[in-house]
Amino acid sequence: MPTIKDVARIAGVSVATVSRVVNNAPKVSEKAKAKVNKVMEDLGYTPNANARALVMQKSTTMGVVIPDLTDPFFASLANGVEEAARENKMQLLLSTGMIDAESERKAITLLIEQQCDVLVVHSKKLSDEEIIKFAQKKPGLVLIDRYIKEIGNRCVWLDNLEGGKTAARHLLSLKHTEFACISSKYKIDDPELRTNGFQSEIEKAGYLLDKDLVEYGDPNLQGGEIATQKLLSTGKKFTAIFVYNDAMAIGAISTLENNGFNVPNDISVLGFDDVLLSRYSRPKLSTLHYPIKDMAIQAANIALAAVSNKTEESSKNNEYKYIPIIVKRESTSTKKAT
Amino acid sequence: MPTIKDVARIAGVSVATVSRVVNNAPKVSEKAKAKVNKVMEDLGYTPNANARALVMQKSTTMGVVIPDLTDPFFASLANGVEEAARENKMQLLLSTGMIDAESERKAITLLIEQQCDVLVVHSKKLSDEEIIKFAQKKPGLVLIDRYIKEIGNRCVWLDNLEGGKTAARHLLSLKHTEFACISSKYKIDDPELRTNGFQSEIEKAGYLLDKDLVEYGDPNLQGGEIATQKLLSTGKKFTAIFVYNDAMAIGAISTLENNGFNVPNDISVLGFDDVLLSRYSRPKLSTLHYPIKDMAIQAANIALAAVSNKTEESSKNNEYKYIPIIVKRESTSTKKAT
DNA sequence: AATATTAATGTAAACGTTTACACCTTTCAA
DNA sequence: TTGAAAGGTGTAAACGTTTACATTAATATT
Repeated sequence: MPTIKDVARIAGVSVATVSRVVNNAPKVSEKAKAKVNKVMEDLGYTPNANARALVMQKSTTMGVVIPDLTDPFFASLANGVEEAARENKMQLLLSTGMIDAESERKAITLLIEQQCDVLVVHSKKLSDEEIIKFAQKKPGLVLIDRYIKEIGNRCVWLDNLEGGKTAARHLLSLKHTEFACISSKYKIDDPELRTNGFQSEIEKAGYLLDKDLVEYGDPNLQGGEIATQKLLSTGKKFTAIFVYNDAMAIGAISTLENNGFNVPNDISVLGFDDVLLSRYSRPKLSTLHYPIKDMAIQAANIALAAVSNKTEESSKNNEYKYIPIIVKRESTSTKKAT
Repeated sequence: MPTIKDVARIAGVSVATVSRVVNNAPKVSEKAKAKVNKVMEDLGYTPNANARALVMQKSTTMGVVIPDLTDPFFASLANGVEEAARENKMQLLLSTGMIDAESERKAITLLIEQQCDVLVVHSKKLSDEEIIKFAQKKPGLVLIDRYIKEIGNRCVWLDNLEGGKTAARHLLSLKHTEFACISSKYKIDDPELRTNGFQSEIEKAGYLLDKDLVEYGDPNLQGGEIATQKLLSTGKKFTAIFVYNDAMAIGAISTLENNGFNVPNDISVLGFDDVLLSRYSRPKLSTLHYPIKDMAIQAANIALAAVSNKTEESSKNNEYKYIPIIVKRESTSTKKAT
C-alpha cells in the first residue's frame, strides 16, 4: 500500500503538503493540489486511519457491544448505533459478548484496545462495580438497557415495571378480567419487573393474577408454545395473556389456535418489544414498542457529547428512561361476551 | 490513558520489557513480569491496537459491508463474519452501503482506510470494473453474493438459477401443474435468475408458467400481499406459488388466507432464503435455505487465507458456488384433488 | 579461574500520519 | 523603496507500539 511519503516523493512535494491536500487545509496552491491529487489517484493512495488516530489522539471508530447479531432486537440496537456513527463520519466496531461475564468483559476490552472513544454497551452479566470501573476509564462509555445509579447519566434504559403496568392497563381497558402471563426464565431483571408491574396494576384494578397462570419459558417461539400449553393444561380460564416478548407471543398464538382458540376473539395476546416479527404474524401482534433504535441513537449521542466535552453541566443529573407504548394491532381486542 | 511508557517508568523497566510482558514473549524474568503486571493492573493500562497495527503492518480488524443491519438476511451475513473474526481473534468493523453505488464505494473505502486487511463485501450497485479494482488493491477482499468472472476465486455466491429450478422441482414433485410466481421489482439479477430457473424447469416438465401469473413487487410483506392480490384478480387458477423471498411469501399467505384460500391445502406457497421469519409464520414456511451465514464464514476464511499467503496454488481456480436446498415445512403440500 | 553460553534487559529505529515552526516568496500599503 | 502581511512550502517531532541489535548479568563448562 502506498503511503503519504510515496505520494510526496512522486509528486515532488513534502509530506506536509500532501497531508494538507488530503485534509484540504488552506494554504496550498492550486498547482500543488492538482499534482498531488493526480498522484494519489494514480497510486490508489488511501490514508491510514490508524496512523492518523495515533497522532491525533482520537479515533474515528465507535464501538457497540451486543450479545448476538441474529436477534432482531439487538440488530436494531446495532443499527441505531451504526446510524449515529455514520452521521458523525465514524466507523462502527461491533463486538459480541454472548454468554457470560467473561465474554462481555472481553468484548469491551477489545473495543477499548481498538481505541474506540465512544462505546455503547449492552451488558447483563458484568457486575455493577466492573461496569462502573469501565465507565470511569472511558468517559465515552454509555450503558444501554440497564440502569446503575452511580452512573445514572450514562445509562439509557427502559422502565420494565412501567411496561408491565402499561400492558395491564391496555388489557384492562379492553374489559378483560381473567389474565395469564408468560415470562422468561432468564436470570435477568427484565422479566421479573414486567411481570410485577403487570400484576400490581391488575391488582390495583381489583382483579387477581392467579399464580398458576404465570408460566416461565425460554424467550423464543418454542418457549412460548410450551408455556402456553402448560397454561392451557391448568384448565383455568383466562381471556388475555401478557407475554414476555414477541417471539414467545407468536408461539403462544400458534398453540392457542392449534387448540381451537381464536386470537383475539377468544383470547387476547399481548407481546413486548415490537420487533419486525410482530408485523409478520397473523393476526398481527399487539405489543409494547421498545424504542431500542432510538435509545441506541441517544446512547451514542450522549457518548459522543461526553468525549467532545459537549456534555452540559445541566445534564449531569439527567436520566434517560424510556417507557414503552402500546402498539395495538390485531392480537388484542375487547373481551367478547360469552 | 496510560501508555506503555508510563508503565515502564513506574515499573522501573524499559518499554521493551513491558512489551514483552504484554505479549508474553520469552526471556523476561518472573520478577519483572510480576512487577509489570502489577503496574498495568494499577494503572488500568490497555495496549493501543492502532499503534501496534502501525508498527506490525497488519491489523486485527476484519471488515464487512452490507446494505442494512435490520434485514435479517444481512444480519446473518454479518453474524457469520463476526464469528470468523472472533475465532481468529479479530475485531469486526461494519459498514453499511445502503442504497447506491456511491455509498457502497464509500463504505469500502472507509474500511480500507481503517486498515482492514480482511474484507467481506456485499455490493450490488458497484460496477464489475470498480470491484475488480478494489480487489486488486486489497488481496484480502472477498465478494459475497455476487460472481465476477475475473475474480472468480474471490467470490462466494449462490446459484439463483439453480435455486429457481430446485423450487420448481419441489413443487412439481408435489404434483402441482398450475403455477404462479412472485418476483422482486429490484433491479438486480437475483429475482430474474430465480424466476427464469423456475420457469425453465417447469417447461422442461411439460407445463407452462403463464405470463399473467408472474407478478413483481417490493421484496417485503406488503409487496407480497399486493402481488398476491393482483395474482388473484387475474381470475386464473394456480395451486402453487414460488415467491422471491420469505417476507413476501408470508405476505402472500396472509392475502391468500384472507381471501378464503387455505395454505397449503388450496395453494402451496414456497419462499426463499430461510430467514428467521419463516419459522415464525403459520403455517411454517417451506422455503429454500440460503446458507448465508456459512457463506459469510467461508468468505471470511478465504480472505484470511489470502492475507496470510495461505492460499494454496490449487485453489487459484476454485469457485465457491452454493446451491440452496429445500426446507419443507408446512406451506407446501401435494396438490389436493378437486 | 577463565571462558563460553544463555538469560535478561535496554536502546533506538521504524510504522504513517499531523502540525508547530521556520523559511522563502509574493503581494501590497505606506 | 521599504516593510509588513499573507501565501506557500518544508523540516522535524510526536503519537504508542514492536523488535533487531547491543549490552549486561547469570550460569554452565572447561
